[in-house]
Amino acid sequence: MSAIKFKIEKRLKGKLGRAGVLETPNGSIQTPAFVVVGTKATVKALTPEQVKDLGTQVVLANTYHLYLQPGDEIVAEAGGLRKFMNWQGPTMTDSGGFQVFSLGAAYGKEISKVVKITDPSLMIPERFDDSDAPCLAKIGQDGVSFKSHLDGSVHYITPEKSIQIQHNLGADMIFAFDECTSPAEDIRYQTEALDRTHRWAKRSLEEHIRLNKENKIALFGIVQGGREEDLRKKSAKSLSEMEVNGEGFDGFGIGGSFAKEDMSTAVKWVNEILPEEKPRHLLGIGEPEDLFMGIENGVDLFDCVAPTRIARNGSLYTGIGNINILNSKFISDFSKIDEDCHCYTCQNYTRAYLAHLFRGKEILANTLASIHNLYFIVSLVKKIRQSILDDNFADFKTDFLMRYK
RNA sequence: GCGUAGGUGGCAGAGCGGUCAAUUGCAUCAGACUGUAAAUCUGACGCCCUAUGGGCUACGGGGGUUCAAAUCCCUCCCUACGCA
Repeated sequence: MSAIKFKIEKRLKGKLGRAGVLETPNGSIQTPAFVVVGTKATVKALTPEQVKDLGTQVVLANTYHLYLQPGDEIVAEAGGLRKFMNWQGPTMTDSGGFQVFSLGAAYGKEISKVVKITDPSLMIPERFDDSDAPCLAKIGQDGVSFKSHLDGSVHYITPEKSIQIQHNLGADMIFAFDECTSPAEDIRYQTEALDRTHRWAKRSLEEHIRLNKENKIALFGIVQGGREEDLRKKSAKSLSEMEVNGEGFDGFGIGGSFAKEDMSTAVKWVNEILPEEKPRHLLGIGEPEDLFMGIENGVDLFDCVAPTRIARNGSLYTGIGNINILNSKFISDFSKIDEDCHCYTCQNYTRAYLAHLFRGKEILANTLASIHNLYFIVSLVKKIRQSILDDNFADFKTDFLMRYK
């Protein structure tokens, strides 16, 4: 018996895509949906009311960050993540698995969630010994030791610990503790890491079942396997079949660092295997073209820091491509950011005003830009969903991408 | 008028004989950002060119010393403070 219920309403003909509804203990989510990232129990620069008003259905916070600050016990004492941050709708938490990567293998390097395949530093044929390379996360026998980026203190996070923290945070949907690998790793390491992630998934599931007496929380397992077809498929299969006391995962995350070119095939490999009746979350992906790609290939949920992060840096989505509002040409441009946008920012402010706020380093710049970018992405996913329901996904995709590119 | 301290690239402010077209910060101009170490990071920033090199003009104006001056000397102009 799962804490969530997922119902598919319509499928995309000849593809893996689908539109559905995901019911959680704290509200339902129309899928596909974009999950807004609020790592430290706040969507940066926005109040929960603003987050809600721009159309957000669900928010994702982070285990590692909240464990370090203010501490998961504080959040539990506050009554859980929802109460603590005053978010009325459904919530998710990531397990800290991404920090194994971002603070470990990717620390101080030009490697990120999506990498450019042309980067020669990533074309390392075999794993070289960089165990002395400075980083804040080291993988140990049965967990990961993190050196806090806040105060240098060392914390050992095991799958059990991650699940315990997540239960304290109390989101509706949580993730198994995994290892997001660097695409620079060779197949030997990817295989080893995948085995580890699977062992950790099992332990996450065991701990989750032990703690989930009230059945209020759903656990998602995370598929890894780098860019290797065999590993991806193996991962999807073993997570699908993984059970503890007759209970399996309530949904699945698709993790990893991708080259743009590899992403769609990897997602497809995985989603052809994962059980249809359970939701799939493509972790950390969310540029417009990726959303079409993911949805078409059977993804139900996305989360991504891009809309808010690039917003804070002055990049704004428009139907005909992104603009950098700091460019001098916008200083006296009194048009809307995007003529076709119905967000609060576009209804009330001009490019010139945003340009002024950014140049003046005014706090409101971040707020208005974040509202716009999130609205743009959240609405885009909603429109894609509608296009599935209306049987015109392909046309909508072509039209959108032609203008956007 | 006298005394003192100063006048350096858009601004602030280093440099005080060669390695200086000039540290650094800001501003400016671009770029990057995909489970947030991120209101962050990177690059450019006198002019010109056959451009990982070369040429020209530059540290208030003018003159000088020196192989060599933003740096030393003289003089003029200007600014701030103090005293008349």
